[in-house]
Amino acid sequence: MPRAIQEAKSEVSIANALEAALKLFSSQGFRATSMRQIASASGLSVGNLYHHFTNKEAIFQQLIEQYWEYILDPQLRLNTIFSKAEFPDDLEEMATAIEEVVEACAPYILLVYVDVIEFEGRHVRAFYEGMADRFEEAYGDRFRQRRQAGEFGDVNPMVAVMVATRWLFYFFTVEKCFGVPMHLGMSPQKAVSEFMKLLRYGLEPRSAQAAGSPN
Amino acid sequence: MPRAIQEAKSEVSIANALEAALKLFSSQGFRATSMRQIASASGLSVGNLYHHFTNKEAIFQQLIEQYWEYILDPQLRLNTIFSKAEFPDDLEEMATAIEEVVEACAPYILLVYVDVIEFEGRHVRAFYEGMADRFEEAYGDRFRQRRQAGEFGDVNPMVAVMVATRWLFYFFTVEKCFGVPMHLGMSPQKAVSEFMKLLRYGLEPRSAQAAGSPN
DNA sequence: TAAAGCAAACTGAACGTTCGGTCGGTATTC
DNA sequence: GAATACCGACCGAACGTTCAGTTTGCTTTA
Repeated sequence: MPRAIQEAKSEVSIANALEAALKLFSSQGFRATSMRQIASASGLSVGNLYHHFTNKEAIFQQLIEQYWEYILDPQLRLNTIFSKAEFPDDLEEMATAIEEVVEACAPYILLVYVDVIEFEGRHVRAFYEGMADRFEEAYGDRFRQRRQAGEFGDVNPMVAVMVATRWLFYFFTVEKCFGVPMHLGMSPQKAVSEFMKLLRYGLEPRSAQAAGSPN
Repeated sequence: MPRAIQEAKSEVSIANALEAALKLFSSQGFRATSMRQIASASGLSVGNLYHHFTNKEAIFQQLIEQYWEYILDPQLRLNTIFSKAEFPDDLEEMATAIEEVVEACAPYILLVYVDVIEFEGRHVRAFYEGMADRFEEAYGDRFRQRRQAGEFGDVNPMVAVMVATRWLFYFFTVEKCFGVPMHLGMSPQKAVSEFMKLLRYGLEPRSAQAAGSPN
């Protein structure tokens, strides 16, 4: 067997282990998941697991890094939306892109909560601390331009884009990861579209000539 | 010792155990916390712990019930605000009342996440499933009246009050429980006041005669 | 081409420790 | 003396981790 294939073989083992560990950590927590569970779920032996990973926490660490890479990938649809900086015109696209991410990453998102509880957020702290800066980088200049052009009212668009993003993440996380669908008492589509209307027009009623037909 | 005092004595033991368990569960998770840790942190013996609680999960269960009682107490300031149904005029009061609750309940809130991870949300599901109904009960009639009186624009005020409440809870939870202060890149006061402005006026600029002075 | 060599992949029994939970017993109070 | 509060030694099971040893498959040597 050529060397490349042998390498591929062990990479498959590692991938299997990570996949099994993700499923177990996200549904039971870190401490509640044993190396034997990971081993038998991934078809590896306990010894082999320790051949590929220095210890249990190293597996957890690698999973967090996988998530980080996925979420910061410039190719990710959500990131292409951010980079265009067309907020809030692209709110609908943002919402479906975030739903997509939450759907695709559901177990990884739960891992974040596992980290907060069992490791005091040690593995994810940096990610959240850097969030505001990443938004500043994506939107800062454009927003300052557009604000000078009178495009926004009193409202700070930077806060708005962060609120919108985090709210949508939170909403879909509760719906899809926490197992509480319809927690606002309506379908996700309805909830999201009402949320976007709220973001755009606000609660204070507008004068007659404002956009949008009353219903 | 009179009966009342003896009862009080064992109640103190139970309270100590619950307090210690809360601290441990919320900072390490359920499985990662041992009965011996709870025992030594509360000054009880392992045997005594099992005298007062049938098993470890029963301790967890009681803590969740404590939280539930606290949060649904009609005397709680946040609930007096809800019962007045003056949203969104009382947004500022709501924000500080929610900050108060999060501050007071920080460990209990983390317990919710522990439950989601380690018990599939078994102990808290009912609470979140009933949330929309509780808002309907508090705000339904008043909002329908006020809407007919033209007090709201296109925006659904029921969605707005739930978004506002959940957002503020989420925001303060990340700030105070997850250990990521200033995660929106600004002080909590600034973030909350910008959020409220966003809720009230929306992103779309208003015509000249609209309330609020431009800055 | 066949044998020898070798490093990586892999195995599973075993280690010391800790776990949740039990139980026989003592101290205290009525 | 009955009942409650409490203690801590104890149980079997499971834990994370180790390790001596086997298998595998490519490379080097003859």
